Amino acid sequence: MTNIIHQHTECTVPRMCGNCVLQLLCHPQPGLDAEQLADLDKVIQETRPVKKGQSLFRTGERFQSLFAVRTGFFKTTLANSDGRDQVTGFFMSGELLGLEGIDAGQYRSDAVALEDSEVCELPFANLEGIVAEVPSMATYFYKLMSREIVRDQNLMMMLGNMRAEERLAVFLLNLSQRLQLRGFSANDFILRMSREELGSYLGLKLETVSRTLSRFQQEGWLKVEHKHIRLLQPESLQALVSQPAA
Amino acid sequence: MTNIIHQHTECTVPRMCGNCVLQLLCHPQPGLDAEQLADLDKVIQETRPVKKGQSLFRTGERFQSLFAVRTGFFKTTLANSDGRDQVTGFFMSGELLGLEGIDAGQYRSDAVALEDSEVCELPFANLEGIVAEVPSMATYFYKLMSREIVRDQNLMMMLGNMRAEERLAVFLLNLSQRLQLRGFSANDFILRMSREELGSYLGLKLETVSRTLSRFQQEGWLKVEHKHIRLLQPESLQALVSQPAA
DNA sequence: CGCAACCTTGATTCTGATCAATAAAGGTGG
DNA sequence: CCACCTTTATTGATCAGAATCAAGGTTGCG
Repeated sequence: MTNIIHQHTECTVPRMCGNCVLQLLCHPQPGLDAEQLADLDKVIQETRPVKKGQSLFRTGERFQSLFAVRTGFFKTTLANSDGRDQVTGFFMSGELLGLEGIDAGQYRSDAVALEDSEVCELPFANLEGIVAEVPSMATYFYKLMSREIVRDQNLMMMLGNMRAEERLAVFLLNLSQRLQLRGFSANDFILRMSREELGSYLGLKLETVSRTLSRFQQEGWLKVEHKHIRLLQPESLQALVSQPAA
Repeated sequence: MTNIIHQHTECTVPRMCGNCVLQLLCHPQPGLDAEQLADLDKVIQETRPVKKGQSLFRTGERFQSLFAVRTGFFKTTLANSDGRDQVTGFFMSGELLGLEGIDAGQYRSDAVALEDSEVCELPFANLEGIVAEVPSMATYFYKLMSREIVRDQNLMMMLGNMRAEERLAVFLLNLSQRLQLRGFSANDFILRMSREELGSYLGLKLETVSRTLSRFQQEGWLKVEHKHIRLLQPESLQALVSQPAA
């Protein structure tokens, strides 16, 4: 990956940045004066590669930066006192990692790459500088954080109220939509996580995930070939979700 | 409640503000100059009473303000597409409501008072003004929002991994601690919510909540008299939580 | 090629949900 | 203040969904 692609002075926005939540920082909109632009230019550091299986940060490490996924796929996991841990999210291109670290000044979860990936690093200290120069940026970040809160609360709803089939359907449809937004096929994709990781995220055991996928396949709603999923009747999955406890 | 109590120029901080997350706004610390103080003074609007059962905001209403609970007790509930809804949080004095509304400009949950309450209103537009004057305030708010993310993720862990007994134990210990921080008894308190609301929050049915409380009582760990709870052996509850799936 | 990790499927168990009945509490209006 | 009614809580019996235990198969990596 050459530097050219990430130079902020380029007029065009690189393709993988099209969905990035930090786009406004990396590729500022017209309307800012030269001085402000110069400040923005300093916000994002060099991009950084993360190999599959490596962690971007770990619980307890000092919080210094937020990270936007540039390419690849990550999971975050939260460990509790007795050693159990849970996947709290899957993150793909353009999504932001590390927000939980701001409060305590330490990351509160582990972020692990599920395939070879690249991230853009946003040192948090730079953000404070930017906000002093361009106060509207503060609101931009409040919105990003608010969106993460909404995401988490929807997940709580899923974990608290839904049955295994519904959880999996919600997950597949959500993943499908996010892939589509990034220009990938909505109905034909590769799961980047294991059944166990997926189960952990959904509050299910891996056997239940496997069985439920098989059941969906039997219904003819999708085709499972290991990690390769093809949605044949996404509307049937949608119906499952919308129905009041079928 | 007279205005005197809330005047920002008072040297002493009112008692119920002692734990408030907005304390820094209402009762600024030394080190700010006169102009900055004047700005802060405009941030918090008049306090506002909310009667038991009334809602502070509802899903879909235009987001304009954050609210800090001044006195009383609130729940927030999230409704999903098929009509089921879930309690996403309980909020007591000093805690902040409405953060999920920032992103979309609409509240995404309902906030309902579970007893006669008072809130301090923080119009979000004022916050943007403050940040322009005192940039360090932006970080202060990032931390508040980050704390909410951490809270939600811990809840996800509970909903995804814990058994009914553990969930209830975690809840009781957490409530106990928050009450103690506010100067109330840690081991003798009144539940403000019904068994159903508590169950919804914990991802359980009301019968399960009732049964589990009865079981705790049989063990001698606590005493239940309707909504009046006395913790007799909080350490036993703690042990239940810390143990790897007893 | 061989081993380890991952996935599928079956049998059984267990936790919590559901259905049901009763009791107790709290609010309302006379 | 009391009687009534509605809401809320407790407890029991049964059921269902997912966990657990177990075995066998597949993949892919070293």
